[in-house]
Amino acid sequence: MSLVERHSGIALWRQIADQIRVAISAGEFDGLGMLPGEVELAKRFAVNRHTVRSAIASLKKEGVLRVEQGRGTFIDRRTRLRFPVGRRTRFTAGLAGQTQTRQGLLKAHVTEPASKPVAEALQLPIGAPVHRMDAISTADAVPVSSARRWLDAERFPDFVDVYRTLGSVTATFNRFGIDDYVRVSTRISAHHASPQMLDDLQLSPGAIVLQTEAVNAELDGTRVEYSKTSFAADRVEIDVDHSARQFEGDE
Amino acid sequence: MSLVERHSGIALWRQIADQIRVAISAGEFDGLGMLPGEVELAKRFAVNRHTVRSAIASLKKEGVLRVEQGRGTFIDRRTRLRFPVGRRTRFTAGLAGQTQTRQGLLKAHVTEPASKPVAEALQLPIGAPVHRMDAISTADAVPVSSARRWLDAERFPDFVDVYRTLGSVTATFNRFGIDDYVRVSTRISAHHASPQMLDDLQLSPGAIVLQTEAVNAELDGTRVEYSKTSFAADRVEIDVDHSARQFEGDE
DNA sequence: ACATATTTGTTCGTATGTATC
DNA sequence: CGATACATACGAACAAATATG
Repeated sequence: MSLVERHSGIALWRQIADQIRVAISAGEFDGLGMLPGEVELAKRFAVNRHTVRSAIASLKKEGVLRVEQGRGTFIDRRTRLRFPVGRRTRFTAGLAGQTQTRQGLLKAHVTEPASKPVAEALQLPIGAPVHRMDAISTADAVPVSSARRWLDAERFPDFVDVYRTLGSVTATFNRFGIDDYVRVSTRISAHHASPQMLDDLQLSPGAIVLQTEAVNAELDGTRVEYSKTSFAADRVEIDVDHSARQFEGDE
Repeated sequence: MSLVERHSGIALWRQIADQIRVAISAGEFDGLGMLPGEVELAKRFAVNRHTVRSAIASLKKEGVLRVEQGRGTFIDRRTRLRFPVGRRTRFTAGLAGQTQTRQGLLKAHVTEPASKPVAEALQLPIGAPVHRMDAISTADAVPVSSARRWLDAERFPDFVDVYRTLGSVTATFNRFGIDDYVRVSTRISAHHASPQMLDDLQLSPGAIVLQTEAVNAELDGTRVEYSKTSFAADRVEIDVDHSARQFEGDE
């Protein structure tokens, strides 16, 4: 096992950048707050010093590192946002206290016939009209997630309009007579970001997205929402709450 | 937003391979069971046909695609293993029925003083002796996860020996008088694989790992195990169970 | 059996990017 | 900052296998 692999389709400088990023998030350089010198890094990865410099340059551009001439390379530690997932998860409430500013931007919405997976998740017949809403969520001016959610269009005819005035999914559900709903299932996977995601979340190629696929339902089991959310993996982690009783507050 | 980005440190053929992999797992080619022709793909990604062929070659090597001269490129659909996470998650039981053969390999084990994060998770003083066990789990001859777990060495003095004869964590806990334990917390994140992980899980550079950090405790809240598991993201997805009562069986 | 279109497989040459020394 | 080696990407042409009528 060597530290870097050639002919893998990934330039050495990028492999090294990825590894430095992992090492930082693993807390490897916590004691010093800075990286070892370029020559030492070059020795450690068994590459030329120029290659290390390319890696550092890209991390600098990403905002992970800050280089000071003659002093060294410092870590601009960016802790990950912690996004809780549980039976009573509410998006906004979950991020409360972790960020200064938070913003949701409704990018697009259409009413369309339900595809097979959407119909199954919402327990509707295939082809039934559903609202699809695409939204990007931003914390402290950095995009953190891109969500696509579907709802029964017949049951929630003007959901989008109400949502636009209230700015909250939970509040909008309340308007439609749903005072409580719970998470039925959450499926989590990780992928390389698609070009669309790279654009939406302002990532660079090779970046990772954490994807959650979730179904929310009323207490009697009636499905109300199906959503697919992609998080920028280097900005977010997911915290699963297993406690039997969960009251995390509300949005 | 273009489909592929040049000069990003990631070879075009690899970006395209990543995108084809995502498209397959999104079910984009489900109807036909095969990919469009090389020329069409080349047009779609705005690259030379050779570049598409390189991407296909790497996916072929991964076992994702199967190519037949004169006929086309077919999908060897490999659905992801679904790994359930819940209050009563047991590793082996969760994968039951999804694979033909399953194997756990204890790679290494040491007794060491607890580091700060380990001590906090197990609610022990920093520096207290803990067992650390590294194991790799394989399904149908393909490695799916690499786990590192820590336990209180004073409470479970010869845990490793017992584990080796029983081959099951749950059964070993039973021997130590613990007939039931529950998942207290699970933290999920995604990263580029470290060189160690690339080696353990037989991945190629740029690959993604889904990492879970979990704490198990007895019913009275006493911590018994802290684990950090890395899953090969392209082989596994995580399914969060939110139901209030969970009895998923036992290992 | 045959001709044709389609699809993958191979071989040139050339230009540019990456990495080392 | 060169000089060198090799990987990456493109373009064009041709070969081999398959499908169709």
